[in-house]
Amino acid sequence: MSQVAEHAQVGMGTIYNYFPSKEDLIVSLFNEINVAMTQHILKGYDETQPVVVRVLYLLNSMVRYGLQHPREFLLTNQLAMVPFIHERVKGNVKALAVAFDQLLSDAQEQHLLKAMPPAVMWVLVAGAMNALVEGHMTQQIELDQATIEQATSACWDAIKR
Amino acid sequence: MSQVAEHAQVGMGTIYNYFPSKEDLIVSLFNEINVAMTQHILKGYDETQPVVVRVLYLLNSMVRYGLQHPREFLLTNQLAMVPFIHERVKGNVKALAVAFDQLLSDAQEQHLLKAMPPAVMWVLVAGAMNALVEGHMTQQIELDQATIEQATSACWDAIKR
Amino acid sequence: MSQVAEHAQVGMGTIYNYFPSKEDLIVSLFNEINVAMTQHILKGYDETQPVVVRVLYLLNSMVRYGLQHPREFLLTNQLAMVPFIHERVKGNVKALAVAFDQLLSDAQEQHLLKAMPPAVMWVLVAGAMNALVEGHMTQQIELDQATIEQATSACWDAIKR
Amino acid sequence: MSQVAEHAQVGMGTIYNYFPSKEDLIVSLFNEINVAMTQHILKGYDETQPVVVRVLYLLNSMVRYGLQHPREFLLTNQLAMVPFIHERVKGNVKALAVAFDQLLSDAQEQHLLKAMPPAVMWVLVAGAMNALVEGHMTQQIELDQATIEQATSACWDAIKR
DNA sequence: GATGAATGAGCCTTCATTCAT
DNA sequence: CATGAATGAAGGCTCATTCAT
Repeated sequence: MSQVAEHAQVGMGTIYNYFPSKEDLIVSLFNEINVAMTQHILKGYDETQPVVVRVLYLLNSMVRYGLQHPREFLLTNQLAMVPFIHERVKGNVKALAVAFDQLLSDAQEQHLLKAMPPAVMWVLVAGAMNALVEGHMTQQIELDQATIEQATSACWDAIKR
Repeated sequence: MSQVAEHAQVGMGTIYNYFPSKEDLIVSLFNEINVAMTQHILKGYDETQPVVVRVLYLLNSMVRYGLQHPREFLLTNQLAMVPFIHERVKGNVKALAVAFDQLLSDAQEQHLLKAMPPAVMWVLVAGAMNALVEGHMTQQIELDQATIEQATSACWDAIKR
Repeated sequence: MSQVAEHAQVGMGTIYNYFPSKEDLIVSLFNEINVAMTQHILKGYDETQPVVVRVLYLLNSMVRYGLQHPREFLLTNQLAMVPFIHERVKGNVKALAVAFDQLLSDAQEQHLLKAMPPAVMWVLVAGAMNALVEGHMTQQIELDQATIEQATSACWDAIKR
Repeated sequence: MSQVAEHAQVGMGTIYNYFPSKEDLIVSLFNEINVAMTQHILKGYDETQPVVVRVLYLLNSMVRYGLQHPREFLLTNQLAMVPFIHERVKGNVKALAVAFDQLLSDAQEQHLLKAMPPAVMWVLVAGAMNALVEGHMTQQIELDQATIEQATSACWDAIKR
């Protein structure tokens, strides 16, 4: 906390005027990052486009966000696995998941997708995209634009009928 | 460490007769779990089977391991993102990744897969499977046998030509 | 450290706001005592007096300091033999030794002293004076004013031509 | 204690068959070294020689012991200042001091020495000799044979009438 | 509302001592 | 008698939190 205060050019006690505890600070940070990430990913998203285009666009956006904001990306991914985050975040960060669910549900009604719960499809492709970025960060794989497009395309193949 | 000692019904100092430090204890635990996990997943794996069967078998095994050993699954996933683990584990836990890479390379030579680096394909499907189990644990999705098979099958669709 | 904090009527952590580590605390204490001791011993020292008077004055002062500040005396003597003190104190505590060396060098030029390195003479008389105080503290000898004067006079006989 | 056992090629518990505690071990070691040191110093000591010769002989022996057995020398000097040693050593290590006291008392009866308590004289010269060796060990002074003889001679001047 | 020195529970680690074999 | 794995009190140090200014 002292390092946070120092970085913020603020007295230690001031933090506690805005956040009751370190945990609350972290939860707020987590939410803030998720909101920003969602906005970033949905920017330029055109609902009038065909389903394929929209899915590929979102997946691409997710990867690009991870590459452009590595700190935020790693932080949210790590925090997402910490128990007290689950208990306190409720449903306000799932905006992206909800948007995707909606998109997938629509697509499914048009018989473009497999007969799988949309939530499962979202989990699969989101997990694949996250792993892609992590693999790049830990130097396990090279991630150029061509590879990204191959990967997102593969994800589409995974869920398309 | 005191909680570990208490849980092990052992004096605090006894731990230090077997592990030089807390970090060494954790690295050892991490390696032990990974060895056991790899053995569990490769059990019953038949290299004489067709590629599709083998891929689906491994993916299924991965998911089942996660479901049957939630604590180990969560622990390794969390530890895998901690810096000092990366620095000290080197390459001994990648047995599974290597096996998969080999399988995918073979399959690729038979023109069964997309023209994508095997490492990327591994990252994608492993990430998807991990996310599947995590989604189940965080109650985001229901994960019955049918869903698992749909998911693994979708992964195959993602990488197959 | 907890005992130090308790004695200082202060929380444990407070100490670490002023000293980075236990070792730093001890080095600081050592230096502080040495500065105070040097001031105490040099108080009233008159450089215009004849050499004999000055030498006897300093030796007397050293003994009196030891008798009046037994804790500080014992502590510095013990600490002076601890390795990490040597490595970190450098030359700032040798003010007294330097002053004495200067005095002895001057006296030597006047052919009042033996042809011995001043450093050796300083070591001899300082060692004798320290042993005198220690002998008193460990009850090996009685140390009244008469004995002190006999002892300092004997030291002068040791080094005078 | 484990290092002591290892160095002695003995099991840890074995030590406790011979010494009830670490403190007892140290006290025994202290006594043993002092006995050996006394023997070493008194070796070749000829009571039939004149007082001057005997005194100079003993002082020289003390210095040579320190130079030849630096570890033992430093250990006893350090231990001599630790409280629990004082309380437990009683009078058995003062053999050397007693011998010297006797010599000095004899000499005093012959009016060769100053009218000072023999114990005080012993403390002075022993302290000076110890400091001489310590000064050599801490590199404060150079200690060749000539310097040693100058120093012992100076000590004699300090106590002789 | 801002500050940051003070706080002390809790952490990892050591090591003299014990005791079952 | 010898052994050495087991023990746990004690040590130095950290850091989230408080509160007097």
